[in-house]
Amino acid sequence: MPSDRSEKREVSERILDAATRLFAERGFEATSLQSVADAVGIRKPSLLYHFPSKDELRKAVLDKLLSHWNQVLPKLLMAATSGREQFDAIIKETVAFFTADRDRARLLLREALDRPKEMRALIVGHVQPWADVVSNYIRRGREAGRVRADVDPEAYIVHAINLVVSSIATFDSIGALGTSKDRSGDDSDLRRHVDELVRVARASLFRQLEALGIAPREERDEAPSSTDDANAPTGS
Amino acid sequence: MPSDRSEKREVSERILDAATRLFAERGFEATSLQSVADAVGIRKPSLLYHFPSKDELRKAVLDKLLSHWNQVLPKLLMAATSGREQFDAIIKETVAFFTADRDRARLLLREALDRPKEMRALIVGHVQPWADVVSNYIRRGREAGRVRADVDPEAYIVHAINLVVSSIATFDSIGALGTSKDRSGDDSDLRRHVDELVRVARASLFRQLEALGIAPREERDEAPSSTDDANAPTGS
DNA sequence: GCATCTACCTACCACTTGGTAGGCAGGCAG
DNA sequence: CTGCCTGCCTACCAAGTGGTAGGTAGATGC
Repeated sequence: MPSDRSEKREVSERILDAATRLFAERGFEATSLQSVADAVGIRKPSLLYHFPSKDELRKAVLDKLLSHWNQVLPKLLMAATSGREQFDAIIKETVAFFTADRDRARLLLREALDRPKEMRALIVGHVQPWADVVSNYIRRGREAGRVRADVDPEAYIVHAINLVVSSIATFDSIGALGTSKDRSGDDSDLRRHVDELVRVARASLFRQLEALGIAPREERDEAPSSTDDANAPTGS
Repeated sequence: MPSDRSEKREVSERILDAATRLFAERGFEATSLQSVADAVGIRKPSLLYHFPSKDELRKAVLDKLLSHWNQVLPKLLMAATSGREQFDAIIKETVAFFTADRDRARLLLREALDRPKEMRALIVGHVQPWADVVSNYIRRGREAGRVRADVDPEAYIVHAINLVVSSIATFDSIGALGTSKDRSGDDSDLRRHVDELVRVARASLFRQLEALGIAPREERDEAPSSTDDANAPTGS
């Protein structure tokens, strides 16, 4: 067995990692402190020495995940260029964050189901400010004709987040539909899954102008907002 | 729906209802047989008389949900007209099914997280045949120019299902972003949420042709040929 | 009358749960 | 050396878990 689990690392860290994995896999209620202690290789009271209660352990796990996320997020928003590239950067980094460790997605989704009120508060605190930035960006894009006129910015963001988190979290189960049977590549299935996910998020936000080679003028969706030909989409 | 809490209704039915609600709300592991029995108003052994074990109760709850769904689904696919209307009918009915009782969405999502293998098997059995029909429809639409060229039909369906189920299941938590603070209307928030959800599903599938005043290559598309209908999903 | 079946009950079981009490080895400061 | 703190341990606890044993009131069938 993996006894060289790097005992150098602080025990608390190893507890957090094991708890994260088990909570994500089986859920909080279905995970006993005993099983976490076993995974770490210590006795249960030793675990409770580091985290005074099971609920404190849960909060610590969640905290670590959110702080990790909050560490990577601001960079994205600041490094944003403009137009679609900003969007691509954000969504691709988000997808990368959750695909790198799908337990993150599972954990968040479970929390959202188990403790909606608490999660709501956490989201309002952690994600709302960032979401406001993005929704302003969407509104500007809409005025400029880059973004579809019928997009509801706030609601769109909710669905985009949900799309990423949930589809990654449930890939093992719901993703069964999209997989090819013969193909051994679990990885290629996931890539295909994620590619389509990004496509859906993009396509439902932006207009299809380049694809049709049509400039954003006479449009039924929105009154031709004066002279906004300036910001032409980047040819690609 | 008659909220017949009286003793007239079969006890088994009342157990199933209570269990559905509690499993969806707190999760399977976090729900004790005692709490289900309390909700129904009977003793625990009486509950175990109707369902021989907790796991059998879970299966019965899941079965009832899926059979209900399988009862409404074939009608949709058969009553399909053509083009976008078929899509609209399917997605709107699906959304209606899950918004009518959000516990349905929560329950399915929880099962997907808790028992991915089992859920995968259930999906392959119950949803795969139907999904094949839809993906053929998407392929035809793509050839006809109605559907965007870059859609991955199988993967799209997965995301569409996921989008509906997950966003409805997590509305109370993740949906916090999209809600207006002053507005008391939980209902109008949900409607706005759902409207955008349908929009995302549509917009990421179809091309924007009408909006631009361009007619798609007129091509006759029809419901699945009657010979292929044999593989339609059947009840459990 | 009498046996049987259904639907429910009380009383109990073995086991697991989160959590506590208290002890013990070792590092380290005075 | 003593005294104290950290980190981990064994031993234990009350409460709750899923589940069983066995009994009983009432309806049904012969």
